[in-house]
Amino acid sequence: MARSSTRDEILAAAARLFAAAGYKGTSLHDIAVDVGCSKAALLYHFDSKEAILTSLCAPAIAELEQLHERLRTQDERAARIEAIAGFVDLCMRYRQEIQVIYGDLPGLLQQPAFQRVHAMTQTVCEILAGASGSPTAVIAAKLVLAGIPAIAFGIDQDMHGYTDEALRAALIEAATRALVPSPETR
Amino acid sequence: MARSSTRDEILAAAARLFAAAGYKGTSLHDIAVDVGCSKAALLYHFDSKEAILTSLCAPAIAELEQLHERLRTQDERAARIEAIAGFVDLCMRYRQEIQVIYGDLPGLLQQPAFQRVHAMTQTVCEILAGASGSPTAVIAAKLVLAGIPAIAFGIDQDMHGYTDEALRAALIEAATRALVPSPETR
DNA sequence: GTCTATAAGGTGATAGAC
DNA sequence: GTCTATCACCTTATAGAC
Repeated sequence: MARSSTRDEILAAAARLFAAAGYKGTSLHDIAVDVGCSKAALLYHFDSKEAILTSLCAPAIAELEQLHERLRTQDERAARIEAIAGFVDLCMRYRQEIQVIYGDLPGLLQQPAFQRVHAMTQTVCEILAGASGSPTAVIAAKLVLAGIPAIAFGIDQDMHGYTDEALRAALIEAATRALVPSPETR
Repeated sequence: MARSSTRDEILAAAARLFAAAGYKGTSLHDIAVDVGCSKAALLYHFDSKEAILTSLCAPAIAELEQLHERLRTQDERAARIEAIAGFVDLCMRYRQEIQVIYGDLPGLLQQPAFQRVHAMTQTVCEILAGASGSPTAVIAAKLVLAGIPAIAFGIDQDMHGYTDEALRAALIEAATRALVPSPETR
């Protein structure tokens, strides 16, 4: 199952270009030049420009779906710990995809493929906010949940000098500190 | 000094549309329809589409410049406290402009008008990270500095039910918690 | 599977009348 | 100050040859 090289090259080029210039800021022409083929060739492998984007983000969304499912089956305390680490991991591993999505937020978020992302993020937010659901706890959770991918967005710009492991550990630490400690776990 | 209504209407419409659909996602035609004039009228009042964007963001950038200057003249401890509150204030007050900038990050950040923004944010980051400059402190600062505007971005989508004052207080609280306490101030 | 050529329409910006 | 008409260009997508 490793035989459609051109298709993969297109996805790789699109990921790079979308991340650098944004989805709307990258034309099929740009991708074709980068790959070294014609625009028509792109549209032979994918139905449309949007289909390229969707294929590109599918693995990241699938893994968020997995994290979401994993959290559902755990008790509150364990879910909270895994939610932080899992979300940091996810954002770091798929940082290029996050750059793509962040690069064109208003347009992309309300696309069908991304609708479940919002719902799942909401669930993770509730887990991070804890049972109390107090406004301060919810807003702290939102800060963490918005800040982590925003950091992932900036990694390639001004995050040199940090290893991925150091970054990961520091993010988990800061996120844990930021969140309101739930009463029963301290 | 209150007599160029059309110009202001254009700016207001552009702010709304850019925030909703992104800078690249909004055409001069869209703005003209919203204002109720022709594209040519827009380009009589502004040199180009980019000039509309620049005029739109100028007040927010000017105020960041003021905050930046204010922090420069304070000692470390005071600067840290004011940096948090000042940045939260700024992001909440200019949330529409932040939505615009966040809506097209890759394209807008490296525009001349926004180049100083990056430098100033870096300064604020150093203040928030504290004198130690340890990696964990820096990354915590980056989390806060990326998370607050990212929250501001989402306010109009899913932040109903919170008053601005409650949101402001909770953000300052969470940000303060997230940051690594500097050794000499605790 | 990949190409060239082309369709069909949107883009920012300009010219010149009113 | 605002308009209509137009420019030159770029966009996604399709048709049909190879």
